[in-house]
Amino acid sequence: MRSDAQALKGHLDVLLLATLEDGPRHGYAVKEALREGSGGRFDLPTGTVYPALHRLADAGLIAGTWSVTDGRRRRSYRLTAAGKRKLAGERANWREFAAAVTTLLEGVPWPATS
Amino acid sequence: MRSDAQALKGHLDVLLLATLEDGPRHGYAVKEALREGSGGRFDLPTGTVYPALHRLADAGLIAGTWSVTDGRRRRSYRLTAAGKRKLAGERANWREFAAAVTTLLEGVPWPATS
DNA sequence: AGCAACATGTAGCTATCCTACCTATCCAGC
DNA sequence: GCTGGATAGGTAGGATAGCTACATGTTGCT
Repeated sequence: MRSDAQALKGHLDVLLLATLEDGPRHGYAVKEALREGSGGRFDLPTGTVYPALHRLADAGLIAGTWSVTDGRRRRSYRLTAAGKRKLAGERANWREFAAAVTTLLEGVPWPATS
Repeated sequence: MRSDAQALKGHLDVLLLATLEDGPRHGYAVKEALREGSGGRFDLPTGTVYPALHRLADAGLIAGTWSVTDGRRRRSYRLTAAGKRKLAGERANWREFAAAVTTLLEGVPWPATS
C-alpha cells in the first residue's frame, strides 16, 4: 500500500468544503475538482467522497438538493453559513498545522503568508 | 473532540524520524522535542508516542538501546540507514502533500521550494 | 508524606479512509 | 445492436493508527 494512503486523515473535510466555496457542485464534480486541483494527487475513490459528503451534510455544513440533468440524477451541494464558518476556521487550522510540521521538518520557520 | 485530533494521521512517523536526525534521543525526549518544536501544538500523549516508536523500530527505521541514568531507565533511539532514507522520502512527500492541500485551499500555487 | 515531573508501557476505543462491490444513464466505436 | 468507458450515485466491511485511560517506577521538592 502507498505510504500516504491515509495521509488525508483529518484534512479531507476542509478540502471538500473548499471545492464548494466558489459555487454549488454535485458529488462527482467535487471529486473531479479535487483530482484536477491537486494535479492528480487526490484522486479519491467514491467510497471516500460520498460518505464524507453525507457526513458534512449531517453536520449541517453543506446542504444538498436533488436534480436531474440529461437523465442523470445529481445531488448538488452548497455551503451553509455554518459550513462557511467551518471552512474559515479549518483553513486557518491547516495553515497552523502545516507551519508546525514544516518547522519541525525543515528546522526553519514557515514562509510568511503575508 | 478536537477537530484536528486525527490530523497527524499519516504524518507522525516523519516527525518522529526528524526529531532523531540531529542525534539519538529517548522516547520522552522525542515527545518533548515535538512539543517544544511545535510551539505546544503537538503535545502528544505517551499512548501515541511509545507505540509509534515501537512501530518504527519494528520496521527497522530506528534502533533502540537501553541505558540507565540517575536510576531512570531509558531507551535511546537512533536513526538507521533505512530510517534516514525513509526520512528523506517522507520529507519530500510532505512538501508535495502540503503544496497540494495549500493550492486547493488558497487557490494559488505553493511558494516555490527551489 | 504527598505531589509533580520524568520515564516507559499496554489494552481497548474510535474515527475515518479505502477496498470492493452495486445500480443506472449517456455516448462513442465496432 | 452491443460493448465499454465516462458520468453519477451509493453501501458494507476492513484496516490503520492516533487517543483515552490506566499501570509501574524513580527523582526531587515541599
